[in-house]
Amino acid sequence: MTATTSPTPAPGAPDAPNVLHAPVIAWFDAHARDLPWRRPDAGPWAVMVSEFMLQQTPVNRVLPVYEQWLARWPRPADLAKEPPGEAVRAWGRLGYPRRALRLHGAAVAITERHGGDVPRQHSQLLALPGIGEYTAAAVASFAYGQRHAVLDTNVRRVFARAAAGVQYPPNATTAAERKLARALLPEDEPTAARWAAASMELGALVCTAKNEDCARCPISAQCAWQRAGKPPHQGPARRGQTYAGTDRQVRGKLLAVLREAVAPVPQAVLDRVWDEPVQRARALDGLVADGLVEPLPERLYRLPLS
DNA sequence: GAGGCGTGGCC
DNA sequence: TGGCCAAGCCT
Repeated sequence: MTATTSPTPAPGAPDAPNVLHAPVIAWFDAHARDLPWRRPDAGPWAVMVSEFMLQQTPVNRVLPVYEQWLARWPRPADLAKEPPGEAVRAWGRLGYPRRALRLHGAAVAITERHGGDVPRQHSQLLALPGIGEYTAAAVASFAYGQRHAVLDTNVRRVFARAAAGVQYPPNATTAAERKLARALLPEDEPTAARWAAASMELGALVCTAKNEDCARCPISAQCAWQRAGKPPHQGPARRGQTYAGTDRQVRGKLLAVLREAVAPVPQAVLDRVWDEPVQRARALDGLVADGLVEPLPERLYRLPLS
């Protein structure tokens, strides 16, 4: 199903679309979720906020926090005026709270460097804290309708199956994947942006990691993995994310206390979240080093005011 | 490039 | 029941 299987364009005619574009986009038109960041009234800032929150966090958990965030800080400058700790507090239990700090930092940078408007250029987006290759392409594509290869875990899985014929993509994004994604990108901007959203949604709803639903897939007939009989993943399993008993868990417990507190918290109160003193101290030091927690005199701690 | 970084739901 | 998974980024 690679691009080489596309029909040869007639001489003088525009390039024929890849055989995947039309069915995937038609499926998207019929089945896309009505998510707030996809509505017409969602501007670039709303798209950007959603992308930060969706980094490793499921849609259903993002939705309520996203609504509160946009209501409170409708423009980047509104967030930039706040202490970073307020962003961490409002982040709630979305997880990976450094994202909140980075989103705040991005809002400050947008206010200072871009006149308060989310930049349009991929390179300028990439220069903002918390924005990597994926998020820069996603904002440029979804918010500004530009033509970019948007390679997230969903798209990578769809391509791994449809094009490479394997169940899962490699652990880390490869040059071959980027090349394929660029090759599959429709020529014109609006179609490319539509394709990016559609291929992602297909991976999120149908071509899922577990319990994929090939019967509802609009490209199952062209899918190399399906045609090969859906062979299971070969090789080592992906590195698991241990959590219980790790510093991460301790950090989470400490920060949960500080998020709920309206006044600086004595260390003695924080000490109650974890028995083991060495790990507890290491976790707290890590939070301070990351700028997520601000130490005060007399062993008091709070979310950062600066 | 591997490892660190939250949280909660699901099968 | 607990390992796996969820629109990554940074060092």
